[in-house]
Amino acid sequence: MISQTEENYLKAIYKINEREGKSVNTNAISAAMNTTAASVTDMIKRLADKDFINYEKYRGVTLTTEGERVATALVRKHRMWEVFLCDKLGYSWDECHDLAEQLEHIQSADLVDRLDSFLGKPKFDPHGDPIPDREGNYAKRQQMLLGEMALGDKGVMVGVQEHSTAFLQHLDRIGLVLAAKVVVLEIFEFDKSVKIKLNDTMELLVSSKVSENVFIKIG
Amino acid sequence: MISQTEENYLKAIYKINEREGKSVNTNAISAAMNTTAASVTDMIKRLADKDFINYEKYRGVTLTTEGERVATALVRKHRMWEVFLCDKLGYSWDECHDLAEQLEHIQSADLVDRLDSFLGKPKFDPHGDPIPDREGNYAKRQQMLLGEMALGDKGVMVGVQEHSTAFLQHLDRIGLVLAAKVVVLEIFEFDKSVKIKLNDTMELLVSSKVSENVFIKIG
DNA sequence: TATAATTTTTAGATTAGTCTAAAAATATTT
DNA sequence: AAATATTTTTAGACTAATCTAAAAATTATA
Repeated sequence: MISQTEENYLKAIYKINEREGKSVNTNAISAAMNTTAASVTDMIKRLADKDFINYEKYRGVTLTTEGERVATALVRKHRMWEVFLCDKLGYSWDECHDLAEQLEHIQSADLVDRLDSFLGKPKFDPHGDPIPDREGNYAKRQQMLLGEMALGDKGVMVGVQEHSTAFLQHLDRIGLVLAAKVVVLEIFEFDKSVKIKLNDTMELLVSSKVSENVFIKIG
Repeated sequence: MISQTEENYLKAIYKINEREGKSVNTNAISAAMNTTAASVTDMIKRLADKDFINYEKYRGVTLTTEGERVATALVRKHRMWEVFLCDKLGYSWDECHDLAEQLEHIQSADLVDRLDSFLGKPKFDPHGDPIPDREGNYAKRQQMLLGEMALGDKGVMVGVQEHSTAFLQHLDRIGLVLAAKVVVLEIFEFDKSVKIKLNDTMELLVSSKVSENVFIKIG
């Protein structure tokens, strides 16, 4: 058996590794989990004993094949539940995350697959994040950050890097939501802010905080 | 905050009191929770400290108003999720119970109410058990056990008293499912078995184990 | 390459939930 | 009502997950 806490650590390690692309260190995990470094050391020993991670003292950790299987299964369940909450129950994209954090821990051999069929085999969650298949595979998105686009580039808003409620509510307020059309009009090197045309109608100046956390699919 | 374990104890106490109708004793709780009497004593002290139950040493416990509110909220969530699992995801009535045991612990101010609307405000779960409203009220069913019916009585199968997977699967196998029409043809005092006419078509002899655990709505 | 700074681990506690074994209280039987 | 049986509680211990404070290892700096 694996506890909810153990699952959350594996997911955190998976996400940090996805972002940084190397062996994950203790402090990064404690920051992600909001615990102390000492708690992380205790937990990674346990996870190593259970063969979910490879661990060398002072050298950080990597997921084993089994650890990665658990982590991607959690991501699949999380994103699937988010689709359910938004599409079927009318939650907004900033509300569904916290509920999905709970629902992803429901233990069942086939609940997520039934949900998949019921929801029409969705490929992306409401934030534009891809949903892994049963084997844990998913296509990395063909996209770039708004802040990395060049002058005149056009595209469509497909997702976010930062998932905090505050950030998502801000995006709602300024109208930069999923599927919005974006053209880069001007880039201000001074503070990395970007002026864009939104949905062919209005002009909008967005801060670096926004441009560095919003994914655009070019084309 | 209340833990999942604490919630399960409150639900157990609620259900035992519903059945027995008096102050609930330690051994009954330990039997229901599959723990030892010592563990129960520890836990009821905690629950009494938190004002979920009234507790007098050696005298058993009763739920406080707040404890009853928590318990009926759990019952509401449990039965609502069962409707979702059966109606929307195609689970059978014997499969949905265990999953609902997990789902009932999801913490959310309004998830159950949104589910309620999404499912069309159901009044009963797939086993025929009534779903409490937001205030925890629900009509006791107008029904009796098959084993208590008289010769010639007619009615419709509306629920079960025993919820074990084995029992529900047995009912499926013999065709005595929710909404089946029932007429009492013969009662064998010797072993309390009952011969019934099922759905106006076939005759069926059911054991006392079945007749004493199946609810029929007369009429 | 020593020294300083940072990161990680160890040591020792704490809380929730559980257990077994024994003691205490209550209930039943003779 | 005394003896016996049953139920309940206490005492003491264990595991999972967490913490603070201090020690050890690694990395950066002078």
